[in-house]
Amino acid sequence: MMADEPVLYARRFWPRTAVGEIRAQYGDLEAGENAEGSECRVAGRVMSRREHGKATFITLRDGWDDIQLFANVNALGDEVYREFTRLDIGDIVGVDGYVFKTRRGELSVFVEKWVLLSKSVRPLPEKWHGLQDRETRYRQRYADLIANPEVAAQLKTRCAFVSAMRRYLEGQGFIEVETPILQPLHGGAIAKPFVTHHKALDTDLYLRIAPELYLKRLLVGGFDRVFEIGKNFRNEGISLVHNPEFTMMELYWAYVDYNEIMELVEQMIPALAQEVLGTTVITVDENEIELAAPWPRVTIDELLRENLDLSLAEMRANNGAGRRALEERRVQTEPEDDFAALVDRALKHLAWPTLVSPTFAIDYPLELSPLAKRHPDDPQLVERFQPIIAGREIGNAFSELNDPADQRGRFEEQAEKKAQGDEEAHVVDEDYLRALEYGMPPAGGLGIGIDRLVMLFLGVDSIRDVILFPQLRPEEFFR
RNA sequence: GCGGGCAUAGCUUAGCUGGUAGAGCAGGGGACUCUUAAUCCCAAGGUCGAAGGUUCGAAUCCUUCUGCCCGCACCA
Repeated sequence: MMADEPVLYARRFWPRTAVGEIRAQYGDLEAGENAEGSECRVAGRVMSRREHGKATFITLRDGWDDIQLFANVNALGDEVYREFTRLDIGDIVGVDGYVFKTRRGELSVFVEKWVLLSKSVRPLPEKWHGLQDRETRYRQRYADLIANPEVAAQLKTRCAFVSAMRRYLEGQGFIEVETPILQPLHGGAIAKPFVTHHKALDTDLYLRIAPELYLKRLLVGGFDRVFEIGKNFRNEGISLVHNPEFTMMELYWAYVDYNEIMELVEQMIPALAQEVLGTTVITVDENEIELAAPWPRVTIDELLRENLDLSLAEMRANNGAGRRALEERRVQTEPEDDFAALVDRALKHLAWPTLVSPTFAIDYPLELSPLAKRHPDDPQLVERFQPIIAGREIGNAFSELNDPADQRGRFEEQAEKKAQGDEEAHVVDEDYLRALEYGMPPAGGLGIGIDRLVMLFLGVDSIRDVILFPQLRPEEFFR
């Protein structure tokens, strides 16, 4: 390299002072005042530049904190000052200087020395309107994060939320584990899986649709409070509320049933809101919603009676009556809908919209829940609940089925459905049954869709706004 | 998967019933030593998403394709 060739990409600039610290330390400086002993080095991205001949202002962004740089020809000399004015918006620079406040009261760093740390050779989106184009925002999230600080703030809140949940659960004695994402059978949920192939084993593997069956194997193995926060993968449509990979928290707690899980949920959710948002009141669709416990419990049977004028037993006994009741309320049904599908439609389209404040919908029909324990009062029901907030399901939980014979029967019913062409039905997992045969302690389990809960907390409509890199069709140059 | 909408410069956009594209910011040159959407002057930047078609003439009308957005279906 030639000796006088400018360095466009430097190696290090350390130690440095975070702009946040400078703001905290010198925020209350008087306008026009220089801070004594405030020699510092700051670094960040040039966001804007205001040049006034022999003096220049630059807005520097260090992470998510902005600070103004002031440079003039007196301090730097003609040559160095001239180079400084040639900085482009987007460049990353390091500065040595001291802190002062301008006559207009803007906290600033007076530039005594500066160095280019990284050259930006591609123009940044416009400063005033930011980056608006949705496609560019999602495809080039890096540019979105620079141009739209409020987007960065939202995504950061998501990170804070996950972190808070992890700490909360650890505080309750739960151990975080990691279970296979590549699974030889896809279980724990009803969904279409992604399939891949392992060359050395010469076998197809599925990306997990849920970690459930592995976590319950851990219950058998003696982990009596476990959780996992991780990605699930479902090969289904993409929408405002669906991304092919999404983040779930699942936990399993031995020696309790769904009652204790409900208590955990109604305590944890407001606690997380308090920590991350600073309040237990969220605003969704212009409704103010108080998250604090207690949350009312209402049975599926009651919900159907209220919204469909049919009991669960009546719907089970008479498919046609359920179908008619739905159609009368302008809920579309499909000819192949069985009892389970009709109940599901009634809940989604009629019952949930009435549940704005947090509510536990409890006691589901057996047919919807092949992994849940039967209800002691009614063998046609299972001890299952879903927490509903603002009409949205934010999780799913039940007393875990630990009777291997019952579980085998339920798997076989699912296998029957599969044989009849239902490609999403559950498969028989012989290893899981073997684990249950060793004896699984009674336990409650819970799954919470992190993305959707964060959407609720932030009051955003699109799942893409809470996922750093949402799935899109690949760009030309990838295909 | 089906239906509707959108696609103009790096970014944000104007362009009406068809007459051959205009601006702001960014970038280039110049002036200016406390500005903060700095200001002022100058110059440059567009195969109007792609391919066909209609027309003397298409950013504009039609067809197909691609991508995104929004509904619906499936699902969390």
